[in-house]
Amino acid sequence: MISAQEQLKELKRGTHEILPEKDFLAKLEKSVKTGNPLVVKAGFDPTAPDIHLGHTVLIQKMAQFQKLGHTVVFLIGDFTGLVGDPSGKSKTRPQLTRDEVLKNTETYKTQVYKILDPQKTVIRFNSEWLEKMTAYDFVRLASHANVARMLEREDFNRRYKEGQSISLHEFIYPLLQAYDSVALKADVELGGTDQKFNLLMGRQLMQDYQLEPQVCITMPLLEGLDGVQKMSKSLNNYVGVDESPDQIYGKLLSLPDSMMRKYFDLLSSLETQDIENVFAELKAGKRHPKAVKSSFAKEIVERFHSSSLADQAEANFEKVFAKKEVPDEMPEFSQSFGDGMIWIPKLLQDIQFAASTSEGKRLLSQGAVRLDEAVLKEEKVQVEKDKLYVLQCGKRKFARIKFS
RNA sequence: GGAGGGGUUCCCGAGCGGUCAAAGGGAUCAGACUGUAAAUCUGACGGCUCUGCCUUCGAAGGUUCGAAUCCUUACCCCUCCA
Repeated sequence: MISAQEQLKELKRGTHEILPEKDFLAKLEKSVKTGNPLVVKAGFDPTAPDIHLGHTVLIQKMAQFQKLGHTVVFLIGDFTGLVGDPSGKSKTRPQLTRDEVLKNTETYKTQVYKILDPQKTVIRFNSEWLEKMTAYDFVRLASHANVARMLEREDFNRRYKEGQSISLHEFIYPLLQAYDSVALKADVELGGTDQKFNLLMGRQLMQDYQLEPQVCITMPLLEGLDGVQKMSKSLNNYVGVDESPDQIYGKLLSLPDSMMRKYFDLLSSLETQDIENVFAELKAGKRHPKAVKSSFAKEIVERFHSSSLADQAEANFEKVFAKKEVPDEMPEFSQSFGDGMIWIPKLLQDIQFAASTSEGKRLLSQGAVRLDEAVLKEEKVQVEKDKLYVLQCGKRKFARIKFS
């Protein structure tokens, strides 16, 4: 087993805060000395499991712990999911039904095993212990928290001052999450920066329960492909783990150079030293930024698909964008032949390359549309029956079209 | 309770009776350049088989030949005073 100092260096990479760092080092030292792994807990709220790379930052950190031999507990907040985490929300969250929670849980499991080692991952549900609590247990638990402290929390505070409602169950949420740490005797809890309050609550509650308090590690939010706003589906700057190899590869290659280091730190499985070497070489001009980005993109594609598909994605990319050739695979459409005169704007709209025929006309006039590699300028085109055409719109939209 | 300011196309924001599908910026899209990076330049940016027509300027009514612009009614936001 590697030394506590080395582990700390590795685990510290990309973190936002370690609270408190010296306790963390002490725990690592103890673990090295006794040979007992640390219990590392991360809770997941089974709300909407549309997982993108931003969500995997945390999971990646868990994988790091796992690699170092620690025990990772993937805690599914099935019970707390019924309650709804108030963190960062200005409105009361809707509560999920039991069925929704279970369904989302399954989605989670299939996704995270692409990153975590299933053999070494402990999956737990907090309903295991929370559901067994009696009213008596619960009131006792509640006596460990007080309203003034809850109101110190910024989001509650703001809502309170603004006279917006705060439901009692939202007050209870952090307490339940904290109790999870007690139940698991967690050594470390991981969470996003917005989880800081909840994590610290766990620390405090563990002390009340005569346990060695957990160390809280927060991970920063990952900015999306625009490099500015946080990654989210609604801003359309995300890379979904379910996306095709070509999409993942292409999207990651369009990442601004300035974001490369952060993406490496938060998402790469390489060791810290290796990452530092890569960037040192980059700085010295020994490596081309595109090559570095490409190797990163391949690593991610490999993680969610396979290494052969990663190579293929790279090859496709080079073919289409560097050599400006047509890709091997593209969606196929068949259209009605009619009298053989095709009105292109309508065609573009039909296959969703343009939102409207007006937009289609604009694209046409800007020279964005190609049919069999020749730029189209005319709105109406004569086509042959049953022949396969390649229609290109802009740099990245391709389709094979047959008129019959 | 009192005094003001405001709701404009994805976002910010100008327009304050005709020349307004509505300045400018951002975002976006397309073209050039390139490493589908950044920066830069150019163009487009409501819909419609389109020299025209239709729908849009928070909502509903009204005045007018003509309204995003004027009037009325509620509605919603913000700032200041109590």
